[in-house]
Amino acid sequence: MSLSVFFSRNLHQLLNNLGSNSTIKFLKLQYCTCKQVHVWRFNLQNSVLANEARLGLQSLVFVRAWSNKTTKLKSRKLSTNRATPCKIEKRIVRASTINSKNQPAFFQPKTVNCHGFQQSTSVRKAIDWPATILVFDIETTGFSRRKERIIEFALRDLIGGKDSTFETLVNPEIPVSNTHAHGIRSYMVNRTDVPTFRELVPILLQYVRSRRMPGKPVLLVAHNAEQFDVPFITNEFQRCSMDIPEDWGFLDTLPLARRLVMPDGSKLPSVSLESLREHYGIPLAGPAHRAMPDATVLCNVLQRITFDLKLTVSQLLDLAFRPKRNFDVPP
DNA sequence: GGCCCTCTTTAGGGCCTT
Repeated sequence: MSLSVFFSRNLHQLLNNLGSNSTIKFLKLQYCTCKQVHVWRFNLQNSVLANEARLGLQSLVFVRAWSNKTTKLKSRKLSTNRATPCKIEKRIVRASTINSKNQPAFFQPKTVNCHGFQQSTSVRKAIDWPATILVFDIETTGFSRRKERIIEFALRDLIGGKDSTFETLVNPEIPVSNTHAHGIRSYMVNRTDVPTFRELVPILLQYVRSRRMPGKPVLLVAHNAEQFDVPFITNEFQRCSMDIPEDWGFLDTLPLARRLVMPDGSKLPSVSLESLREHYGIPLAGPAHRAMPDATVLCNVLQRITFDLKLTVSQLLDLAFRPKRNFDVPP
């Protein structure tokens, strides 16, 4: 395989593709000092979300801000015209765009797309990968996949471009006892206006469909995915009596990281995401142990690992696994 | 919970995820 062919089939060209601008602007805001999640409440009294009692007559947009600059937050009141359930669902989560090279969306003026996730192919036309690669991360109430629940979910399309990120808090319906790990407090998620995973599922499925290249599978990548993230997601889907789509495959970067060797031939002393970030000199993308910053770091780590191991996208697909069904999922 | 490593395999400790 020639060098040019090899590079056309792997991930090393990605950094040049993270630059297009979002055009759909609904909620525009700038950065503030606090590290908490800010919530905008939109009055949708005329909505017709008949069977979504939890959402009731209102919906939320969750926006995270981590800058040190003091700025004002602005929101524009939603139209009170009748809205379809579909449109309301899209206001719950945030889809945003990477605005400049190596610049996470967190540090950019925010835009929230509430008009639906449109299929974006302009960037993809330049990259003929055999799969859509989505890097993701979750935050949970603890380590036990059986007892604990997801409280935050973030996705980042490796190709970048319009609406290439997706993130939301999730109502776990149980107390959050590990705030020390991620900074997410119980009152931030255990509220009727934060979507449960059941409410999130249709939105998530729609978002992934919007990023999927026709006829090609979706590869979802996470660090320690096989033992942690994927079992959590599988259990949440099972609680909803739903199956993970057949065209979703998962890739775990942890065993890949264990293959890496130092210049002296020794293996890396640690293969945690933080250690890999430091190993490759990747800058922090926000507070560690929050879903989107960790997903952003993993995007960079994945590219470095595939370069070091000389792995093509096709080879990554060969390493993908399907989630195992858990027959002992508590309600 | 499962994988990896070693002072191992008739085992146990550390890592990795929050």
